Amino acid sequence: MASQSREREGEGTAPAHGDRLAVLRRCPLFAAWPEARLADLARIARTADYPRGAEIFARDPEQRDIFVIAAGGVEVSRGSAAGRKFVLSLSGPFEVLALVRLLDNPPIRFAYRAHMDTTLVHLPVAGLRAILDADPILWRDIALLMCARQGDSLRLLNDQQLGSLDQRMAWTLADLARIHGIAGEQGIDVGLRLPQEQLGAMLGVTRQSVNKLLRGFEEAGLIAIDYNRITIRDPAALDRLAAQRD
Amino acid sequence: MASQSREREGEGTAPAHGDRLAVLRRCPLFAAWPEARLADLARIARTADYPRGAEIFARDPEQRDIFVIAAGGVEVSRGSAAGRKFVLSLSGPFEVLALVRLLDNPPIRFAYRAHMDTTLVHLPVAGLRAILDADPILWRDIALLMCARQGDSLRLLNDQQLGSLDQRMAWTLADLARIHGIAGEQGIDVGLRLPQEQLGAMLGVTRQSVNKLLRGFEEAGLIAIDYNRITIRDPAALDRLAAQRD
DNA sequence: CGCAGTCTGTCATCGGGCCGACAATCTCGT
DNA sequence: ACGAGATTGTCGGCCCGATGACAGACTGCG
Repeated sequence: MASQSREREGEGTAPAHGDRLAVLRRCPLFAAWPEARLADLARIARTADYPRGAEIFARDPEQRDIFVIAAGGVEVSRGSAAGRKFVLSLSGPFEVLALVRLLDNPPIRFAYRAHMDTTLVHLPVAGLRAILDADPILWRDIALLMCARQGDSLRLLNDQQLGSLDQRMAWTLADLARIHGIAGEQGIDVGLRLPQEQLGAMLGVTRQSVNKLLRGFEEAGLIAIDYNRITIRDPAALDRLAAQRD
Repeated sequence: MASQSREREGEGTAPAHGDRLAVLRRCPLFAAWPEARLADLARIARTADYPRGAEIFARDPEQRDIFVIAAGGVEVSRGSAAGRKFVLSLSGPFEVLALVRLLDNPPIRFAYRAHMDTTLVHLPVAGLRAILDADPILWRDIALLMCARQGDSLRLLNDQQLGSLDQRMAWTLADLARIHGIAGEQGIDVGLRLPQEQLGAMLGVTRQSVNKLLRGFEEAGLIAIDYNRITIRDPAALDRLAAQRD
């Protein structure tokens, strides 16, 4: 059961118009947009803080917002009646999420949870669509981004079907490191509290299998494990393993 | 190995400008576009025929075309080095495929094969982009379509992870029937030559498993099997089984 | 009409990953 | 600093689906 953590939504510490603008500017999606449009976005945007573990749309799952991660991280997942969980991704700062909510009725609804203390910039769909329709060439950027996302999903699907477990693990770790990682002395630190259970939910296997697999990686010198934390010791070898896709 | 069937690309039987226009008009994606834009599309479009089994981009995998199925069916798949194959979908008439090729470098490249004798309308990406940029509100339709496609992929991914094999089978059959099915006296005929091997490649299991599963469905009265052909006897029950998703 | 090639039906065996269980270890709030 | 709760490490038994093999059925081409 999701702990009903108290979430403090509304104005953050000092989320002035300018702060929101700064966040939007750092999103790849909006980076090339004209200044005036960014200002429009910032005008309709609302900032909200979520403590670790909070559901993003807890108040109203129907809420038609897309959002940008200003700081923190968001877990995109879906639960099953049988109590199992599928984690689609762990997204990091400046990623734009929930874009499928541009649709009136998305085919499937994922849950968004703050994976650590997180600040989001919400963009109500209605307002966003108005801005896009007023300067419709901007729709192009949305379209191309969705193409890229679709490509990512298809690759994931392909890996699930054809890849071995080691490969998927290697790929997943490399991916997480790319998003959240911090390069350090000993290698790249996957900058997350990453319970093996959660890794399992990303790979579609149980905690126990993840444990054995991870232990194998450690013995092979690919990674170092410090309780919750994983450091990638040999990124090249990991990539080589992951790239044996196809 | 795919039989190197001789493919007759170029002008089809009588693919006049008007024919191409008629096909485009029946695509949900283009249905609402203004007449003049459809004419523009028809002008850059090229029709090509492919015999059953032919690779669509055999001559040049880099070819930057998206295409519409005018008649027939296309298998979207990806092979693995180990000789296994993952079939993403079996698409039917008036579906627009390969939209990810709008990107300069798509993250993953699937293979497209004519699953039966097929006629396609090709739209070169360069020309399409020119048309879209000239009337950029059309990009909106592309963006929303990609959102929908993304939703479909995510649902598939979710089912792969959380669904039982029966559920995925039921879902897949219902889906195929929706695209290719012909309602008949005895139920809905899934209008395809559907080797169990291919079904397996969609579900990520072997031929043998598919066989047992299908046989179980038949005993339960859900479907009837006539060698290659499957007829859905009890669509409601099948949907009920498939809907136990989540 | 007959034959080559494809597809189905079925079995025995094998193995990877699941399940349930339990002790040890780590974290965090108070 | 301490205790509750979360996370890890590990084991044995079990089951589903993979594998390999083979006979029989069907189709389509010549």
